[in-house]
Amino acid sequence: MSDDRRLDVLRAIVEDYVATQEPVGSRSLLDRHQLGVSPATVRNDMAVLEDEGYITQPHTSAGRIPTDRGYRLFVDRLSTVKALSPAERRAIETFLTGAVDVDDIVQRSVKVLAQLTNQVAIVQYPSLTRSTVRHIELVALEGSRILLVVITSSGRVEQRIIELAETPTENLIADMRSRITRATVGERLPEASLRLADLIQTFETNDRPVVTSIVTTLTLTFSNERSDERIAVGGTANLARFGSDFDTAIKPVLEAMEEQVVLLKLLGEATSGLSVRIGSETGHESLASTTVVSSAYGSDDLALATLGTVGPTRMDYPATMAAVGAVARYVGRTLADN
Amino acid sequence: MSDDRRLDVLRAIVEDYVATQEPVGSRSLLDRHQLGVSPATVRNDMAVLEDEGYITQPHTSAGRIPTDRGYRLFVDRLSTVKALSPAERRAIETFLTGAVDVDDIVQRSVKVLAQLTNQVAIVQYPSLTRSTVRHIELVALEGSRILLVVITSSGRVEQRIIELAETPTENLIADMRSRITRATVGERLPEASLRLADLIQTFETNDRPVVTSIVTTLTLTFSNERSDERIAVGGTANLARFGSDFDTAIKPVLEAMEEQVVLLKLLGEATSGLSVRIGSETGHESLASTTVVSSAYGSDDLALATLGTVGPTRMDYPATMAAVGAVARYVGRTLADN
DNA sequence: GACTGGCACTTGATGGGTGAGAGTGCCAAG
DNA sequence: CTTGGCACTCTCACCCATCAAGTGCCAGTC
Repeated sequence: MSDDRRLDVLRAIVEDYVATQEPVGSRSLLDRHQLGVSPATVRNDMAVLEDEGYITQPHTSAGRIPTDRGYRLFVDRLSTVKALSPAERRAIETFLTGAVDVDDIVQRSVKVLAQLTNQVAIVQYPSLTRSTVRHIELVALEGSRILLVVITSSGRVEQRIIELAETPTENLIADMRSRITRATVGERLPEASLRLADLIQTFETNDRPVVTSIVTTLTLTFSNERSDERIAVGGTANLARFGSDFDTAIKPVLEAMEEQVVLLKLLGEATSGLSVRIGSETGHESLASTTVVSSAYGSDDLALATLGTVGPTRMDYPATMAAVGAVARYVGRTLADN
Repeated sequence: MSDDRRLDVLRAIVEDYVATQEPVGSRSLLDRHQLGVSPATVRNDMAVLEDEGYITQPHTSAGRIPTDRGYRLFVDRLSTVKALSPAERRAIETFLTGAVDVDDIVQRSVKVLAQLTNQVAIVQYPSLTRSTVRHIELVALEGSRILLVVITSSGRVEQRIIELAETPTENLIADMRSRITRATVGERLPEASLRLADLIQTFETNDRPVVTSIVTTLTLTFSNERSDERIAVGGTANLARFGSDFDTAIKPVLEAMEEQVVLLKLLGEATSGLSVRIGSETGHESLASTTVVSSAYGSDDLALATLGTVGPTRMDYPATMAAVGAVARYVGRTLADN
């Protein structure tokens, strides 16, 4: 019984602190929430919550603020998912439907996510490794150069220009094109790479150097880490809300935003559902007062990549989670239509 | 004579203020620079400089700070270009030579420029409109889809997939390919667009719908504003050096960084040489305490695009200008080799 | 046993007062 | 034209007293 009320108190503290950004005391808490008890009782509850590590005091005679653990409990058990307003839904929808290609979709979703949440938004480009090969093209350019084009199921088009030692015949090119197509189209990229390795042996010894050179480039393209790791970032101006201390609150985030590797780890191994990593849970000391909300997106059963927001631990969790989830759904749908 | 010394005083003020970030008074100025005169004399000079609008006082009994006008004079007449150290040169060179394609070059130069200057670096992707058409390819995909590939002299590869109403014959595709190639290869993009417009009439009436559809897409690609306007930004963590006041010093810059249109205007109509826009000269009220140093880059006679840095007006002008100039040169050279 | 009112105590924030330090402007003399 | 001297003006850091908000705890009440 009293246990229930203690949780109510914790919820109230989180909500108030998020709203006011100031430590909340027993009295001011009762001004905003009618719990039907006296300040003294609330104080007792607070003492217990502090013992259990859910809240803490900046200094002896101040109100309480939630700890990471407190936010965690709030997210897991105390918050009800806040539905987006119809206006917000419409905003996402209209904003995304205007997109002309994959890059455009990603850039637009970063923008809409940043605006919706008032936080820093990051969106990973649809991953190549999880999508399949849709089309492969070889085109002879002037000299002994060859243009290689790969189109994947996610709609991404990758191209490479290969400088060959010798100029291949038209026939050889056509031959390579059809055999490579047969071996790879429809396959996931990692599998396609495997198939390619076997392919070289099936060509005449004479042709091997050219084939090898092309297959190597193709394999590189398939396992290309650079395009696989591309990430779009937006809403950095919202960093203003993170706090006033530049060096501890803002600079670390800006630095992280420039390090793709860090960003990818942050977006991380989000499963199908929504992932929330609060403060120390991010695994980065410098992001101690930062929360990452992320979600995988994709079509139906296939997770393509991840998107999310980075904000202060003191954020509006229900709203942020709703926004991230909604954008992930819409992006997945839009990509599928594409 | 005394006019010369007054300029020396101004130079000393700029240098000291840039180094210490604090208003510089007559005494502390003489501690660092031996001008061979007394503080009182310096004070008189300062009074004159202030009358002429080159320096100003934050408050009555404080030292002087350079005004935008003061910096301008310093840049125009008082600063000697600081040569980069051999180590810095090597850094640029090794960093850029590892690049594999145009996108990579741009991303690397942003990084190197940001590190070199400790400021925010921005690099515009090589412009399509100023480069020429090098190769055009049409490839039939499954169904009635066609892959269109354009390669420009700057090394950029653009591709579009076109969904046609009807499936064109192999012959028609080959025909279109050769005629389009003849009409456009070697031309600047705007001229190529003009040539295309005339081309449609030369095809059979039956083929017109297909041809029109392809030519339209091609024209769109040529005048594509999106890829034309792409910009890479880096070193935002260096914003820490801009000042302590987030709202007036940092937020405006972050906001500008997200608005491509603003960025492009800032990089602006830099001619072949180095352009320095100080404070109000940027034309943006919110960037009043910000200086943009930019330079066009390109191969030989052809300016391809612009790059530069954004920093506080209180910056080390000689070093920044040297770095921007050097990176621009190296990038131009690297692109030309490509 | 749980809740409440009351009370003493702690602590950061606020505002006025003061002295030191840095700097200026100006004047009269060299 | 330059210089030394001097009176004057600010800001900044510091101290101190006061205030408001909040806590913890205890004794009393339902």
